[in-house]
This record gives sequence, structure tokens and C-alpha cells, in this order.
Amino acid sequence: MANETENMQGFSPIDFLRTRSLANVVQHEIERMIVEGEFTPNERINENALAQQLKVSRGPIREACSALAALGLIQVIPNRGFFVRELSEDEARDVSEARAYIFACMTMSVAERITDAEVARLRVLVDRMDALAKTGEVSQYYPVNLEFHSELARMCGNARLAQIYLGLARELHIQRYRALASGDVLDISNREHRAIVEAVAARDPQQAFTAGRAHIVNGTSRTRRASVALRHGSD
Amino acid sequence: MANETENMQGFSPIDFLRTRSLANVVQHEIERMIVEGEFTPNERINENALAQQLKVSRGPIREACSALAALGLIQVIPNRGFFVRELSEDEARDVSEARAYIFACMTMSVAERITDAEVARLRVLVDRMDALAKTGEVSQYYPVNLEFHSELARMCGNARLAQIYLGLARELHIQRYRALASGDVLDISNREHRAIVEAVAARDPQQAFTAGRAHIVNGTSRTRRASVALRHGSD
DNA sequence: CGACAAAAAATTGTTGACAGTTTACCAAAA
DNA sequence: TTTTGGTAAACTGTCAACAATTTTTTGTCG
Repeated sequence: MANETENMQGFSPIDFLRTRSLANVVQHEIERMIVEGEFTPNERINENALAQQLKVSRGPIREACSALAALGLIQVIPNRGFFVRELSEDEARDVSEARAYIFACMTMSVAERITDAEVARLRVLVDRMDALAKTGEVSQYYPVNLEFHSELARMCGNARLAQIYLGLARELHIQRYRALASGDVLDISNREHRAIVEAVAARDPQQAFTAGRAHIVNGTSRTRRASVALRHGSD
Repeated sequence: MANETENMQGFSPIDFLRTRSLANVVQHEIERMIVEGEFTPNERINENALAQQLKVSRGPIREACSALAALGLIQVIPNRGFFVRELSEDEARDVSEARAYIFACMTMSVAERITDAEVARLRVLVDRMDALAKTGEVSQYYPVNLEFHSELARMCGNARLAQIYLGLARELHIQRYRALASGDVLDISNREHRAIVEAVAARDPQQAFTAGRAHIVNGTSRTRRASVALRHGSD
């Protein structure tokens, strides 16, 4: 129809046409709102208000929330509604630990199957991060770091493992356990990257597992320390 | 209320009642139908027919299917409906491998934190399975085997890891990669159980990881062999 | 007889309305 | 002032109807 192009804002028209179901669009919109803080943890999602705001009826809203509940991002309490899920201290610890384990498994798998060409590709990324860490360019370091991690996820040759890893990372991201990096932290982090690359280059699965797990565990405690420092600083 | 305390088994009855919306009931019903073969892989789920059969309207059906789609059990094709998801050969391999990795992480974690009392509890289970394997009582062996695995999941001290493990196991179960056991297979399988117990009893995480991974990997190939044999036998 | 187009049927997508439950509010009594 | 009881508003749970799309059937022409 002609007016399809009117009411799409922020979405590419291709995506809009691919998943024409409103529920799907709504789901991604709610996800975005949670990530960007328009919904706070434990807040109730008012179906009527959201329906009015997004100009749809409650049906698609409820379908989207059901899906997000299954994904663990939303909690449902019968007769009271959908609530943005907040991880307890214990749950956050479990998710972080699980993420470390699964990342370790990924690097282990990479060590068992990596080619020389792939080793070279990882080395390029680590070298580039080294240079950026030296100059302290956090904003440029971050995307390369992301690429390094997703490159490993691809190389592990197990799409499901990678998917689980990304899901856990997203959950932590939503809960505002975000990586906050300063100069020397970048350097330490990249030294761990190098340890991973050397382990997989040596085709040593044990060592790769250990290095991978250590990287996430250390990263988690670095993030936690930074966020505690921030909290004390701003109070 | 007075009768709250009466019929609580495992979890509180208040939770039981609180999670009962029609959509939730329908979700479990569809799940059951898939597991028990009333829906075959790739079959379309007819919303009207199912609504009539379950005596509800299409709203709850769609909410339930959205949730199952998020869980990966159902596939959505816009304007064509919900389809029972079938794992491809590659996907099934990935899921099996991921399950092995995560079980290995669980046993590794158990080795790092297990108490003497818990070691004793595991030994009791393995001994009991040994006795049942000798007599070849498959139907009695199976529940003890299940208890052994869930006991390990509990002991690993990470609810999220355990949840992921169970999700993967369920997915494979639904896809009919089921454990089919005969006498000597039981014996071999339980020898692997014993290897896991000895590794965690020695507080050796490395060894526990190896033993745990091997158990699932071997179990998968045993199941696969059995199912191939069955298929050839029945054709 | 087969290919193709048009009509009909079946099915999904979406909406608004109504019933049942929870929450908020307010007045009266202790 | 606090508590209690009851009423009204807000909200969720469910449904049936309508719109849009896909699939099946039917009819026509080569």
C-alpha cells in the first residue's frame, strides 16, 4: 500500500517488509526501550498506555511481551501484568559466570579447529587494539574489541553456542553491567586477548579454555569495580 | 489462607496458581503435543483448529506460540503461521555439542565446590544405577539416571547454567533424539558416571570437565547409533 | 490435457469490547 | 492517627468480529 512508507521511523523499509507482523516490530521496540532506559527495572509495562503510544492494539503488545518473557527479559505476574525483569545480585553473578564458562568453551572449540589464516586474522585485530590502547582511543577500541569477540564466536563453528553467549551478554548489557574502559584497563584487557590468541594458535584447548574464562571473569570484576567507583563518585 | 500449606510439593502452590493464565496452560499443552508426536516437525499449527480443540480463543494460542517461538521450539513465517521447528542435521549437531560443553562446565563447577556429604549422595546414586544395570531394569534405571543429572545441575551452584542445560536437553528430546538404552549400554554409561563422581570427589576441575564432556558426547553417539539401527530395522 | 487466470475458501493479522481482578481512594470507626 | 470497609477506577484476561493475505478451487483458453 501507498502509505506504508509514512509511518516507519527508525526501521529500514526492508526490515519492515520482511517482518510485517506488528508483534515483531513491537517486540524490538520494547527491547530498545528497555536497553535505552525508557523502562526501568521492575517497572510495570502498561499495555494500554504502550498501545496508545505505539498506535496499535493490545494484542500485538501482549504477543511481544510473551516472547520477551520467554527470553527472560520480562517477568509476568498473572492478573498484574508484565514487568521489566531485574536480575538479583545472585542472578547477575550466575549470568556472568555462565557467560565466562560459555566463552571459555567457545575459545576451546576454536583451538581445536582454527586455521592458520584465521590465526593471522585474530593477530591483526589484537595488534590494532594494542595500538589504540596505547593512544587511549576508547571509542575506537571498542568496536574492534567487539569484532574480536564476534570473530571468535564465528570461528568456534557452533552457531548455538555463539547464540547463547550473545544472549547472556545482552542480558548483562540491559542490566547496565556495561564495560567502562579507561586507558590502562584497555591495555590489561588486550593482554588477555593476546593470551587467548596464543593459546588457540598453539592449538591448546585446555589453555584456550583457561585464558577465555579468565578474560571474562576479569572483565566482569573490572566492570564491577568501575561501576562501584562511579556510584561512589556520583553520590 | 489455611490450605496453602497442604498440597505443596517441590514448589509452593501459590506459585502454581499464580502462573496459570490460559496462555500459559496452552503453551504447556502445545509443548506436550509436540513432545508426544501429536504435532510432527514442520507441521503448521492451525490456530482456529487448535482454539476449537482446546476450547479457547485465538488470543491465548497466539501468545503461547509467540513464547514458544522465542524459546526456539516454533518457527514463525509472517502471514503463513506458526510451524513446529525441525532441527537440521547441522543444528542438531550444534545443540548436542553445546549441551556437552555446558554439562562439562557444570561438572567442573561441581568439582570446585562440592562437599563430602554431596559426594556421598552421588555415590549412592551411582551404586544404585550399577545394581539396576546388572539386572537390566531399564525402566527403573532411567529415573535414577535423571536424578543423577539433576543432582549435578543443582550442585553446580549456578541456576542459569542448569537452566540452559535443561533447555538444550529438552530441545533434543523434542526432536526425538532420545536415549534408547539396552543392558550393556547402561553399564558403559554408568562407568562414565563413576568417572565423573571420582573426578569431582578428587576436586579435580580439569578431569571433571573432561569426564562430563565425554559422557554427553558418548551418550549422543550411542543414541545416534541406536536410532540409526532402529531406522534401518523398521524400513 | 495442461497452463493460466479469476473467484472462493481458508487462514492469519489486528482491533475493540466486555468480564474479572487488582489497585487506589475515601469515609467512618477504634 | 491508624485501621477497616467498601466503592470506584484502572488494568489485565479473554473473546468474537473484521481486515488482509495466502491457499485452494474452479473455469477458460490454447
